[in-house]
Amino acid sequence: MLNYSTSEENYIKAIYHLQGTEGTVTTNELANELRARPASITDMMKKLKSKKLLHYQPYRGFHLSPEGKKVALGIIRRHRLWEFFLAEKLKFDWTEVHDVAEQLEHVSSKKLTDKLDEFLGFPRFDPHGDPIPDTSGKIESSRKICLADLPLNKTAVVCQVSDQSSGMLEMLRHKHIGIGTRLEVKKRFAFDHSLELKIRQQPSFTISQQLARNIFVAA
Amino acid sequence: MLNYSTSEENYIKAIYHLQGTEGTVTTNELANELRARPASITDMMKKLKSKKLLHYQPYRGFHLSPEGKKVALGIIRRHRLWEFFLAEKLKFDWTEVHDVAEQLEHVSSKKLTDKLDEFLGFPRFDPHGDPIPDTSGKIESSRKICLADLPLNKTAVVCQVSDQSSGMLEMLRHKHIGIGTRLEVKKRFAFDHSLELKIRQQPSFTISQQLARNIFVAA
DNA sequence: AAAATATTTTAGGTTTGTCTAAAAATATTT
DNA sequence: AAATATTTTTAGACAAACCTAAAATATTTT
Repeated sequence: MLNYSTSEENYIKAIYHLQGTEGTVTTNELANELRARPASITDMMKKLKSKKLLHYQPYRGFHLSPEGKKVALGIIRRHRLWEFFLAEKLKFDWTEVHDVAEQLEHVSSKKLTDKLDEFLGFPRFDPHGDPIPDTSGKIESSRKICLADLPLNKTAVVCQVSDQSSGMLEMLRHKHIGIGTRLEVKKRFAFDHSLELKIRQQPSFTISQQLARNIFVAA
Repeated sequence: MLNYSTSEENYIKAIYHLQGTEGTVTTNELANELRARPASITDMMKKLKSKKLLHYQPYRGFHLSPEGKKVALGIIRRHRLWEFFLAEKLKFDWTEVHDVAEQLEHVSSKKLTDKLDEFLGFPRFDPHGDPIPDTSGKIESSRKICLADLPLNKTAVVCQVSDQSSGMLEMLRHKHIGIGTRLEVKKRFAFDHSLELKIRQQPSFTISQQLARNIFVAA
């Protein structure tokens, strides 16, 4: 496996996240994600195409090649292992591991990554509930669902929070919802689609549909 | 404390190591250390001077300012903490921690560094026996001496190996000398300045002056 | 102290990754 | 389907960090 620059890695990672299962990504989408200008995206797409990491036809968008996906999964593996390390070993709050992991993920040493994995006990999910790819790039397809879609009275565990704005995090803290919180939906109000939740023995309370749409649970 | 690029940090660190206590470093010395051309050194010296990290008069050499030294000690702190982490927690051999630490040291997050320090139990020396600066940049002046200068029959512990070429490391392995090895000098031969060493109860053996000059011990 | 040698700096060029502004291609509206 | 709007690409520039070759300065030798 060759080595790629920090910039190249950031582009690859962003495309991976944007393209989903089988989608194609556009120049503007990626420019927006990376907070760069469209012209910069085009430049980099030409380079990554020449390295055979993605398929790209001018004006037609792009998506990762199998090789590009492998590279992306390597980056994501490092990112999530470091996030786990920061939260588990260094006692960072799970809301603040992301930025540091963003830097650590670019340290390229297969031996480091694999030894870190071993040291951490081969964790399968990072502190946000996202699955960690293994050495070969295999990733667990977590059957996580959106809290908004959880059937009534079915207990589930919060495993991911997609919006990580400070407003969102403040709200979660206030409601005592975090990764790992076990809860169930007691009622759905047709009027505004808000949900009544229950956490353990505590009195139930209501959250908005907007909030529920950003919380994911493992059933 | 501002942030510096990886390149800038590498220059600062190299100057710190070359200048010793109060010396001045020349363009060629630094070019040789960093395996770069002299013209590149001059470019960077102008930049670092404009950032007030060093004193520099054209043709007269340069040395770090107090601010530059503080930056250097920060880098060295990170480098040595990561080396300790790699050896102690991830079970890297102490001969192979350097290159990976060289990458990790450039991850700039005060919180990460200080939490790592705490996690490791505030270690005072890295796996090569070099002292680790504390948060404020204070560094323990280890009273280490060269094995070539150790008085006869005085027990000491190997704490540093300055030449880390593979030839050197192979030789150390063969002679069963490593960081932490307790030994004493039984005899000095005037003819070639070779030393007769004794490790614990084992039969004594001889090493060359050249080798002894690259081994440091804490008395 | 003048000549010869060695070191250091300057001048100008390259690559990577970014940018702006203009041109080209595509998509949408009327 | 023509006009308009949007998206994407091209062209050309810039900063960082490196390079080579030539010029300037310092040091050493004779």
